[in-house]
Amino acid sequence: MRQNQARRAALLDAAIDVLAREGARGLTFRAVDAQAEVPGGTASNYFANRDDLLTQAGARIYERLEPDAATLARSLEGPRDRERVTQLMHELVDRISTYRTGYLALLELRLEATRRPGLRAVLTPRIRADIDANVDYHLRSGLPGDATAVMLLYLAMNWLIVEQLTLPEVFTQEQLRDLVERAVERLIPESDRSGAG
Amino acid sequence: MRQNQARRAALLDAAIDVLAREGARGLTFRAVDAQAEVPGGTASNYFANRDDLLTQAGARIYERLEPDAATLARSLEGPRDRERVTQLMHELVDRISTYRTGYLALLELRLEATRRPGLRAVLTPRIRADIDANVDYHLRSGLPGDATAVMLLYLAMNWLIVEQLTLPEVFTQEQLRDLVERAVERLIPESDRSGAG
DNA sequence: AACGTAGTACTACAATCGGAGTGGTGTCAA
DNA sequence: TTGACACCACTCCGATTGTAGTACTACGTT
Repeated sequence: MRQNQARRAALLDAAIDVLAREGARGLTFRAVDAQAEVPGGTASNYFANRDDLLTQAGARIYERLEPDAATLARSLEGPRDRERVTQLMHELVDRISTYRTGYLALLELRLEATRRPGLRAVLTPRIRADIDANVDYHLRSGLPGDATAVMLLYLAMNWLIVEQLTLPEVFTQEQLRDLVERAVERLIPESDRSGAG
Repeated sequence: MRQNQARRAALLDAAIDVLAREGARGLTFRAVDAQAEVPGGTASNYFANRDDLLTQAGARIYERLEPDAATLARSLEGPRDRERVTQLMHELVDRISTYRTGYLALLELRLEATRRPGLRAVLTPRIRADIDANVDYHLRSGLPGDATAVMLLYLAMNWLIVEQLTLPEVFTQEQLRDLVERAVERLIPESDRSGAG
């Protein structure tokens, strides 16, 4: 078992790309080798088996999605009104095209988690922490909308993303933007005069 | 190419089960044969190739999900108030456990559609028609809530279902019910005194 | 400066496995 | 008798895995 951490990370990044492109079942050692452009057999030397690879990839995805938290920090800079929420939601949805492989890989992993308890055990706390962080962040930032509103926005935006990722022709770009705006319109109060600090 | 339609349908049903259990990539002729409990090689005789099988399975899923439309017809029987909407949403979410394989197979197909234009072409109009039917149905039934509200409910409920199907431990049953109720609470007006008729 | 060692990159190989497709035979019904 | 189909068995093929063996690099020692 090789110990080169940089190479291991590169292999995991390659694995995430493979996941998005080929699906969970297409994630083979060889495919990872090819994607990472390393000699065949390398992935075999770094991961004990497929389960090991899947699980580590599941953990790795979040390491790469967390930098969005830095972007999220920027969200504090603007005003704290409903329009700002709309803008943030637009940015979230737009981010799909940038991180497309990440989102798709995560979906693949979710489905694979159906069959792999070990993977499920890794993903469940991560997702829950992500949700909690989102809600906490929103509330503490002073943006309008309570925890319930944030949760419902989270649900709606997530499916919107799935729809866009998997069957982009179901909604036009206009419908997409419209749905985002109406979601905020309906779920977030016009301004937060009561709880703002 | 065999013509026995009953057997073909049985093979497609088996294919849907395989999809849910093994994922899109695990859908092989042999696996379908095994699931359908027919001799090996049978599926080969009924479908030209994997693409053919996938596409037909994608179409077949909707044949089996449509009977829900019959169930949906029953939804007209109750009162036309917000509480009724809540009840219908609960029923929708509860239906997951009954049709689990169907929902999972559909998710797998969505991801596979990412890679197969032919499958995408089959799924896109189906999904769109399904959404439109839902909205139309809701509006014509006289239940409270406009098209936007129905759409947003649709988005939120769909992701709730994904969450429950793939990582059931993220939300407890109570949280799940709570989210359904709050979604209706926030998105559907308390009663529809204006547009009913 | 020469040497030894450890860890790793790389190559190549051998074995395995799963799956696809097809030809042949028996059966049933028209 | 003929045609379609169920069933069975067999062969060919490609992909994948795991590993053995070799070369390289860095580092520490003398």
